[in-house]
Amino acid sequence: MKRHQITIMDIARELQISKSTVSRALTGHPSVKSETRKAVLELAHREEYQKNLLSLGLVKQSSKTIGIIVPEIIGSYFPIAISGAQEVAKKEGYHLIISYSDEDYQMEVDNTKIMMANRVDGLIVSITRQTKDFDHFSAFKRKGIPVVFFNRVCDQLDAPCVIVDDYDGAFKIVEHLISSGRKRIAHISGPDHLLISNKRKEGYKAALRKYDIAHEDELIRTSDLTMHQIAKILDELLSLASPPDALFAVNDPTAIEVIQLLKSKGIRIPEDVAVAGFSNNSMSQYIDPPLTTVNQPVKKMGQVAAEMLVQQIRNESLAWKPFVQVLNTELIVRHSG
Amino acid sequence: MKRHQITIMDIARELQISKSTVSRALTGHPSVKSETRKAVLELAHREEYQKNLLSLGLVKQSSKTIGIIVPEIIGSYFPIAISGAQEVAKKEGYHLIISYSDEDYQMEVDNTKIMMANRVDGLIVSITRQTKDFDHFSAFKRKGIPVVFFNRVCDQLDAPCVIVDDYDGAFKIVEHLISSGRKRIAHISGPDHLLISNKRKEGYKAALRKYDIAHEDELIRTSDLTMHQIAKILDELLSLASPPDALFAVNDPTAIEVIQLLKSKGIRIPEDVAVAGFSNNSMSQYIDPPLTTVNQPVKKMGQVAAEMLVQQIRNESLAWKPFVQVLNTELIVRHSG
DNA sequence: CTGTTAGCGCCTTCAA
DNA sequence: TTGAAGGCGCTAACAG
Repeated sequence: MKRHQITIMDIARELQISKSTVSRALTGHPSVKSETRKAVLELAHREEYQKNLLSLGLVKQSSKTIGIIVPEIIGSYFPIAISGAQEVAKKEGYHLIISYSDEDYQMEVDNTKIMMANRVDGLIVSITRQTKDFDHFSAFKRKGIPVVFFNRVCDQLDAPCVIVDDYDGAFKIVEHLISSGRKRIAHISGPDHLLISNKRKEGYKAALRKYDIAHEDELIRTSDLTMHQIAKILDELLSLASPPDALFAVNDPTAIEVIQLLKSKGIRIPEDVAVAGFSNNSMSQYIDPPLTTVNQPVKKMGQVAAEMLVQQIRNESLAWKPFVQVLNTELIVRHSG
Repeated sequence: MKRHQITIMDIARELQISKSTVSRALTGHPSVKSETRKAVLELAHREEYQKNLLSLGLVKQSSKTIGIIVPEIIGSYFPIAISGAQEVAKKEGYHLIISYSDEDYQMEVDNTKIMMANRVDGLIVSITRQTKDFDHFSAFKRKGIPVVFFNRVCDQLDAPCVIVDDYDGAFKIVEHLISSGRKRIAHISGPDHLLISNKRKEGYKAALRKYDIAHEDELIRTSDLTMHQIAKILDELLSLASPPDALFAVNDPTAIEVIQLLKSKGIRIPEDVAVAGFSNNSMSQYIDPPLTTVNQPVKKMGQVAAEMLVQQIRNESLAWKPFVQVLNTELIVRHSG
């Protein structure tokens, strides 16, 4: 059974011509007698010849592959971003190696190594929540391999990246809550070392400031976003002397978790407490009540990241030149707040 | 800036020893003087040496890579299956190249070609809804490259595959509807050429039969599962002389769509019409009312598929031997039915 | 314990 | 229009 894959050599032998001629015919080089070319192409097709991309990569010193590393592959965010990246990668003649780190720092490091070992021409990355050390990425810089970060980016490396305006998105949603009459707006924030958590928190504070509402520390809670912690934080918030009348969570899954918990306690949304999230997950429109949130142009982010990367691959003087692409968010008002 | 990646040759030159010795030290071969080995390892580490997997694959005739092709990457099903496959692939020393066909036949064909060109050691596949011709897969068979299908499998190829017991799952959920007093249970089925649609439809019919309920053709509707068609079918069903009091949809997204439509018409669920789905998507528990459905061991499917594939890669006599792994489903009763 | 040689499949000079 | 030779980075076989 076990048969080998056909090679150029095989075709050459079969047709009694030199390997170079076969190669030329296959790569569409003009200087090949047309009948020779026809014979080669015909045989290649019949035998289902497939160029060996491994050896091609070896000799061309370019695998025509771009790697993408995401912290998670479940949920509605990253798959969509990936599909955006996939789209442009394909159009530009690259294919994607997708890998995910499962929010685990060590796995992220391993993944970068694998990508490097596979000689990807470039890398698109969204880091894990754990990642605080970026040496595995600077290794790419040292070797001149371009990397583009998106969504979760690292500030210490000033690499090219594409992000949404988290500050502005948070500002808009808090402003909305205020304008619908909320006075005590609590905020559940993400880990402090994540840029996007901070940006959103800043946007939140800025909105309060604009409307002369003093921000109170007891209403701002930092969380690792585990269900357990969210429940704990929510309980603390509710048992405050003067509990919040609105709650802005750093992302939709957290907001959804909050809604479930609130409902189970018999607290009405949005009458008693308004709830808002961030990122417009696919679930958000189906939950009851539908979640007010901020929409991100997720697919676009993937596309832009891939476009930037391809540019850098083609023109190495662009690689690792700090360049931040900021995309806009859009407020989506539903019934939860 | 642009610096080359370090090679074995480089460190051989640097250390004034032969390439083979370096190679041996790097691959942990015993017969290397320990101080030589130390020197090599130390230098390799310092210079961030990464074996070139392209050339390794070339010489070993195995890329240590397994490809996975799924019809879509958005939604909760495939990402979870992928994570399962990823897990065991990694454990077994393989890495995954993930690609998705976006439910497009031609893209699936292209993807298989790319996989083959990249010399994957094996392939895990779930086909698109469009796929009716399987020659791009038999090409793998001809070349002796193992393929394992999962979820959406092809019956014409009798290849190894892992599926859930769709028949039994549908049977269980319809039986549940009957035992809760429903008499006229409609079914929205998927495309007829998809095995899983048929299996579920058969399970549905069998359950009716068991309880001596005649199945009526007007209650069974085949659909391409576009939102538009679902709405149309639902309208027809509702305007029947004697409309259904329960509706079993071939999958959760369809059931969720139905719930939204029903609610918008002011029809109460489950009082007026019970709704049930299949596959327990992540949204299903959040929708109002929470969806009664059948849970599939999705992650397990990914794991099992990968395990079967690795086995076949290791022992080529197993490759393409028809072997069907059937996993069990679990009834999940929520409020919708 | 170490070095030499050959070759994986392909492309790219250079020469005919 | 074609062929021969060399090399991409690595391992394997065969000597020392």
